[in-house]
Amino acid sequence: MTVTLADVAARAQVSPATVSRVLNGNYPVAASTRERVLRAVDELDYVLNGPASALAAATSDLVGILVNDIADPFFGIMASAIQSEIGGPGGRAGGERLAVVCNTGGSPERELTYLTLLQRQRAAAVVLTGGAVEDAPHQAAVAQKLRKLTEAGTRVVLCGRPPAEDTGAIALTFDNRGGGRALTEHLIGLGHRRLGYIAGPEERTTTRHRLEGHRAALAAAGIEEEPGWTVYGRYDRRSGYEATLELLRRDPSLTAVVAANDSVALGACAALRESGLRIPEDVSVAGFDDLPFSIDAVPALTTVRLPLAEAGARAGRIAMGREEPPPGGIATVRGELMVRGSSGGPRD
Amino acid sequence: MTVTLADVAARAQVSPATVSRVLNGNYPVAASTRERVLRAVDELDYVLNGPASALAAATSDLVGILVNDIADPFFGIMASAIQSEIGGPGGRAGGERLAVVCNTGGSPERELTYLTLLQRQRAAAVVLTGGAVEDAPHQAAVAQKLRKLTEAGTRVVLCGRPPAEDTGAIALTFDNRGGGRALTEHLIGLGHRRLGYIAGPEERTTTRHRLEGHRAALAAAGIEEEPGWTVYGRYDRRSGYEATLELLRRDPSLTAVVAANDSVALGACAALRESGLRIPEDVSVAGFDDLPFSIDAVPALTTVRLPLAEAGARAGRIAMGREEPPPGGIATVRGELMVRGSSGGPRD
DNA sequence: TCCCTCATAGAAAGCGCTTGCTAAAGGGTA
DNA sequence: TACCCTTTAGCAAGCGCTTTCTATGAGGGA
Repeated sequence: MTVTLADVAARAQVSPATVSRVLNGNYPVAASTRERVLRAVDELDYVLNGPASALAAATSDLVGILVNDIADPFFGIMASAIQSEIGGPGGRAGGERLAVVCNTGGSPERELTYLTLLQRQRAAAVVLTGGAVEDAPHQAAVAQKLRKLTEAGTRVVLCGRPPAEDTGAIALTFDNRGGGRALTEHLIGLGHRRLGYIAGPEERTTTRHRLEGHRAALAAAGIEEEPGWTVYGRYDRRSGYEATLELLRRDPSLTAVVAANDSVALGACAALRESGLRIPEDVSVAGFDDLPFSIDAVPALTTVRLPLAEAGARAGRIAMGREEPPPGGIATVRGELMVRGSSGGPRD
Repeated sequence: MTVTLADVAARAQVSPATVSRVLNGNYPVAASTRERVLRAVDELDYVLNGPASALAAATSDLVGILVNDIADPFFGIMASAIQSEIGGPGGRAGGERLAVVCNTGGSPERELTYLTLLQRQRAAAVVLTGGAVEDAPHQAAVAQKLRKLTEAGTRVVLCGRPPAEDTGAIALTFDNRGGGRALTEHLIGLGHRRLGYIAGPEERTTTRHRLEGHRAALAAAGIEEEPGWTVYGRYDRRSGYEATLELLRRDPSLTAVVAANDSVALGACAALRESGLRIPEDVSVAGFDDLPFSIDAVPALTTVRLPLAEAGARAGRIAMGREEPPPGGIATVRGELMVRGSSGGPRD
């Protein structure tokens, strides 16, 4: 039916072993022989049987990239950078690596499922992006799975995710705490004393770290956070919209709203505007991530730029063994404060 | 080293064949035996060897989703919908299917490479999204590859992409022509007679179809398009920004700018605003796709909503054989005109 | 001239799973 | 009791590749 190695071998009048070696390029083959084999491959339009190859070699060309939400450019940008470092020539069998992204939808169960599936496929490497869920049993389950993977020779890299102890995984963490702190310090520097905070889902590490940074800035400035100044939500626009209305209801005297990320900030802007408040004259707004669209907001969003593409590219290279892992297997990637039109001095 | 089927069989005191059957659930096994086997699987923490399984069964649990740009929510939204229909239980070997997305970056070569890689992996199905490139040799190469895939039993579905003749692929096409026409008709209905158009990359079918719709509307209204009213660019914000400045230079009397998509429209808005023009009082702007952020533009964008998630979900179900393919293997999905603040009557 | 080395190619033994076929048991019927 | 189904399980032959080990031939040094 389909063309096999043996067919190619027969046509090129060599043994299957030789064809395999030509394809893999990991063994000396005379130039004339190689040419004959390649011609046969071409003429027969031969396509390697991946599963067979992976079975025999006990490893595959697959590399998995896990993301929380593929529809969110935050992950898209990272995934794109990772994939472009990982894909391309360099796989076994004269081929390319198959870099694929898997969408967990933020669900711990699906995350674990994908990990198992990739393990089953004998993936060469796995890159996990996005904050982890702070659920002890799940954390443990993931950690165990990661350990299994690294033990089996799969390289595991965490990108924008806290380190996983004792798993052999390399971690590139974002300094969410520092970024959150810088943002709030900037607002305090402008004179704000009454700041609302719209957090992400309570169980995510990213949420907690950004909030901790915010609170550290408040504490450092001697500002006591009033109850009700923090609302938890999701990382999307709608959540920002609703949370802002709630914040306004709880305390109309707030002069600034800090959002968990840019989408949330955009929702906040919409809610403020509908409530008849001007940005930044009446209320300042700040986001996080600096996704492409945040510069198009009117006014443009003050936010923290995370080097998503750079971090992703680095993670990809590490996963491929093309870059030394950071010392200790852990590196922290810092963000950069981007001050734009959405933040200004408080009213009065 | 790693646990194999045979180990499980030994532990459960049955033959490997029985274990395989329990796992695949495609052959009668006594309840007591099944239970014993499952217990052994659990105790040994057995993970099926995917490649071995795929080799023996001549098919895998892999399903590929090709996208042009994973960082663009247009594709992210579709991919997410496709993946959530495809992933989940239903694979062979008591497992889940591995739905993965591959980022071609819009490059025809990478598209072909991914197709080959998926073919090599003996993927169960492939879904291609996004407009095709109108390059004859490449079209032919892709068509041939798709034919090979369908002949080998891989289901191929095109989502938001023109049909590929004689390839056995099912196509769910977006009515870009109709959407483009509706949009321009709306603007003409408001009184506009001088409309600029910012197109996408010239070689993409999507670009051509949207532009054709625009021109059909002009023609129907008896408006003769002046040279210089159309600028080609890319599907991103920056391109929209630059193209708009160019349009303004060429003809400052334009009263409306129609953009190839929402990102481009946002760039156009920025350029207009920087040029001191108000939207929509001085110039109306329209986008395409209705991505989530387009409602946050100020003013909110008039655009054509494409049912990305619905189409993606349907494509996913068809790829899984859970929904009948449309008659003739081709279906057209229409968009819906969303009139919002960015369009209004012309100045004067 | 002989032997040894180096370069290249082949033989064959798996890799871990699936599945067609066969076998064994249990139960109903004549 | 003999016979034949039906149900359940095992045997064993691959699936198409990789890779170790072995074989062969051509040079080159002694």
